[in-house]
Amino acid sequence: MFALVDCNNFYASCERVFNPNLRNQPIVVLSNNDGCVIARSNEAKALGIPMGAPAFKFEKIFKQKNIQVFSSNYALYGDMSARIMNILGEFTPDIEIYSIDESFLYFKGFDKIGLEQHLEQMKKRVEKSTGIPISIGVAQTKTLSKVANRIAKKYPQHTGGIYLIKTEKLRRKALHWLPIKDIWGIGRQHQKRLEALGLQKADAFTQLDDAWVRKNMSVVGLRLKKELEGEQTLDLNALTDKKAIATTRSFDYEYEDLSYITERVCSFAIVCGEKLRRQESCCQSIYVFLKSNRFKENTAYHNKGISVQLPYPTNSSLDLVKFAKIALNKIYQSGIAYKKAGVIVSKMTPQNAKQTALFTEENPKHFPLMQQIDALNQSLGKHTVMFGNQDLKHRWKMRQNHLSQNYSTKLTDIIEIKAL
DNA sequence: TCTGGGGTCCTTTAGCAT
DNA sequence: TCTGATGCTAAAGGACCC
Repeated sequence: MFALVDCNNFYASCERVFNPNLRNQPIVVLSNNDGCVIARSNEAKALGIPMGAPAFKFEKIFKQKNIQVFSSNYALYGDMSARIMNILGEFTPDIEIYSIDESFLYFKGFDKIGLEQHLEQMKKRVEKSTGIPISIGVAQTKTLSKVANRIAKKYPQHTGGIYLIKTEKLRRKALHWLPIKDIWGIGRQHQKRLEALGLQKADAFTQLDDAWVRKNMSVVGLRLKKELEGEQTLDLNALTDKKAIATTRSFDYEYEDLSYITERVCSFAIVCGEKLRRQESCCQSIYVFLKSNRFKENTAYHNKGISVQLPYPTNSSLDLVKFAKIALNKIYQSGIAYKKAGVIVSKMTPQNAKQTALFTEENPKHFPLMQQIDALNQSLGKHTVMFGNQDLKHRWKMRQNHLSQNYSTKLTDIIEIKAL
């Protein structure tokens, strides 16, 4: 049986763990740059704050309804996530960490009663050790476990946060209940298509003709259908290295200035290098893009990107900067107000199995240099060693007006408990 | 003023070689 | 040498996820 474990309102719950005053309070957490709402507590959902709401349009409502607002604090969320995943790993060796707040687990050899008790213990353990509430859905396939999880979360009083689709009858009941748009793998485009055919619930989707689904929704759609029917087509995915690594950001304002944009793009390339070295990969392709503000009416939307093939696989930040600059200069146009830029590296090879081309210009000194820089930055703090292309004064800024402390990863931010 | 960031997989298409 | 059929690969774009 597959179990899907999902943390409830994860980011909002993390903020709450270290700040008990927030219990039962409406909370929202904002994206980078304090752009839009990416997490909401149940109370905030009840007040009608939609997912993805642009923060600037909701500021009044936040104040009026006394909603607590937080900038995203990824150091905190990442650390809490690691703790939770570690605990889950104690309950089964077969675990796929699917996202920062979700894991698929596989349980074999349990009878159904035994499994339910096991899961109850697991839920208690996580909640006691971390303070983060979770929901668990269990079924024959990953897709059905997603459905079960939804039921667990939607009816907590009834399910206690754990729901098993353990019989054929329950499977049918669940699919009859689940709206098409809430099926895992059905996004906006497919939703439109299916609803245009008059379908409303998941069971109607499973009654479609296989050939139609294959033709209109590709093999992905067909696999989905099988999974909902109880036939397993998806496996637990082993932990793998990333096949692409991206570092992209929106700017606080719009910029035309090439020197500013160059600095940002170089910094993104450097961060891509750090991420590559962390997973011990080299890349052989780098893609740089620039975008203008896509929400601005009356102005043409610019969105240009170009990929550059590297002459040899590398994870040296110096190399990446060099090629990122070449790419940037090919796409940059003066007179355009840019709002966002990014660097994406791909075509990975393992660092240790690197095949050196005959006529490379690769500098053998880069590797030990990068190792030293990474070590210094790790032990002494992120910005200890920076590169000449970077803005050493850190003049660029991200809006983060509501940042909480790094309660669990920074000694100076640890919470104090005061006697009254 | 102010609308995120980081991924995966699949299909289509263009270019190239046979 | 030209042409069409076939097959491969890479890039681009579209769908999805959190």
